[in-house]
Amino acid sequence: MVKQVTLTQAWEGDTDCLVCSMRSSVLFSGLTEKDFESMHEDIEQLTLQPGNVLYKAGDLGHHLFTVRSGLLKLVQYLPDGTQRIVRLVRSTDVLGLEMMTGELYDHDAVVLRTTELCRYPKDAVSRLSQQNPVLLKDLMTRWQKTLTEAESWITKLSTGSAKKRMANLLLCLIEDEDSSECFLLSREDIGSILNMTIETASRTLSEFKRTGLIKEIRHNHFQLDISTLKAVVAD
Amino acid sequence: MVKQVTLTQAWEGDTDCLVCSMRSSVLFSGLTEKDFESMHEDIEQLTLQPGNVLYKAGDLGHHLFTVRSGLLKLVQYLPDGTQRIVRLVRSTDVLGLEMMTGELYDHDAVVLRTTELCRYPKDAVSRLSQQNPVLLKDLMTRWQKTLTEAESWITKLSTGSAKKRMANLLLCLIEDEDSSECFLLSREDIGSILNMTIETASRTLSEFKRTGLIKEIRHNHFQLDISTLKAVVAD
DNA sequence: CGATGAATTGACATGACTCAACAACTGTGG
DNA sequence: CCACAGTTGTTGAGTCATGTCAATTCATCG
Repeated sequence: MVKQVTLTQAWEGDTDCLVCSMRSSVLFSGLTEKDFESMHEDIEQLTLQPGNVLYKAGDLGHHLFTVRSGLLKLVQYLPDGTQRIVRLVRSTDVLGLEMMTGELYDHDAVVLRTTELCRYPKDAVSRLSQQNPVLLKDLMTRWQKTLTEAESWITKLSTGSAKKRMANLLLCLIEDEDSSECFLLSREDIGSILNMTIETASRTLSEFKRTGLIKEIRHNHFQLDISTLKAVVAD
Repeated sequence: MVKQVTLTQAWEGDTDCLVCSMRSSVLFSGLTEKDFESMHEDIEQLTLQPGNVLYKAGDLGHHLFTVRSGLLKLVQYLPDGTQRIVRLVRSTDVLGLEMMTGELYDHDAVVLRTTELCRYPKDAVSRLSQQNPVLLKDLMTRWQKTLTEAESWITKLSTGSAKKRMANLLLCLIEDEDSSECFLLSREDIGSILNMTIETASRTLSEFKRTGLIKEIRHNHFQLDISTLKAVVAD
């Protein structure tokens, strides 16, 4: 069960967007210096801790966010009360894009690992996007990317046997392209991503450990045998 | 197995967009009459038959489409060769939106029922969207809607027992808001939507028939007991 | 330490898959 | 119109994967 912490109003203004190391990879790479001047006083940043809830499904919202570092889950609830994680949001991802076309957030956004966020008023983004075609294109690309990933979530994490889904998840969780290491989530979150019980998640991981597909370097930190995992997926 | 029919170049020009009965519900409701004049000679329409393939994943494309009537499936392939249907596209839906930000189609688009389409050159849409903020907003809304539906596909059609997923699919397939009737797809397509074998699909439907959840009016045409189906989902 | 919650493991039940037989429907040619 | 073949859908029996419930170990933190 996730603790729900009410957010203290701890957003900090005075961000220095022009020197942000993420500018090139984040949504606003197309902004001119002038654009930034007009906007950057509206931008605030914040650090959140695991368990914190950024917003809840149905909340009225006026901001979208970019993730500078960390990890969040987006959760939706089923008619029978169970929860399903429909997206993971990581460094350079955008969050709350639904604010550009609506008023209410679609998910619970819950922090899984210490997370640094930037927050943008939707009106400012909306205004700028109508002036700046590059930002506009970025927004569209962002939407399309999110959609493609949602479909990949369907094919990779919701299709096939428990073993295949788990192998796909492990491959998705690799932080660093070059490396082959990843941190795992709680068994409960894994279950809620892969549509399986925590026992099946645990058993599947144990089997992967036994057969050498993964090696536990530190607690919940694994080294993956990538090529063999890919073989499991393609089998 | 789906027959793959090469499309004859049968697109018809000379569409009459201004009087199109779908204008208000389709993507281009925000266009002025002047916009339409500049564009409507680029718009073509076509009718396709079940089994026809509109485009394939990886195809280079220059058009997006709106569906006037009918039904298509969007299919993706898994590393192990199995196929999964990730979206159904129906009347008033837009198809090939990925052309606005890329060059290649993301899916196989296969016709399930006789389908009438309109086809728009992506360059024309791109140009118009930069001049007309209403169209722009429509495009964004469309993306967001597609994304929301993809996530609903995850929660409703990829989560829970075979029975629940099937009940959700039936509720999704109702054509007409007021009515409680729906046409079913082939067992193979159902399996490829719900991640189950055709045998399980068939058995689940048989059980629904036996217990009165659905009644077969005509071949593959069913009357649904909506409230009981919803109870199955929420159980 | 001891207390708490998370993860693992075992035994068992059950849901879903596999393989196989058969039935229903479709289209073709005689 | 019928006979036939090919396809699609249904049903049954047995197996395997996953869920359920319970007991135990492990990790974390006061």
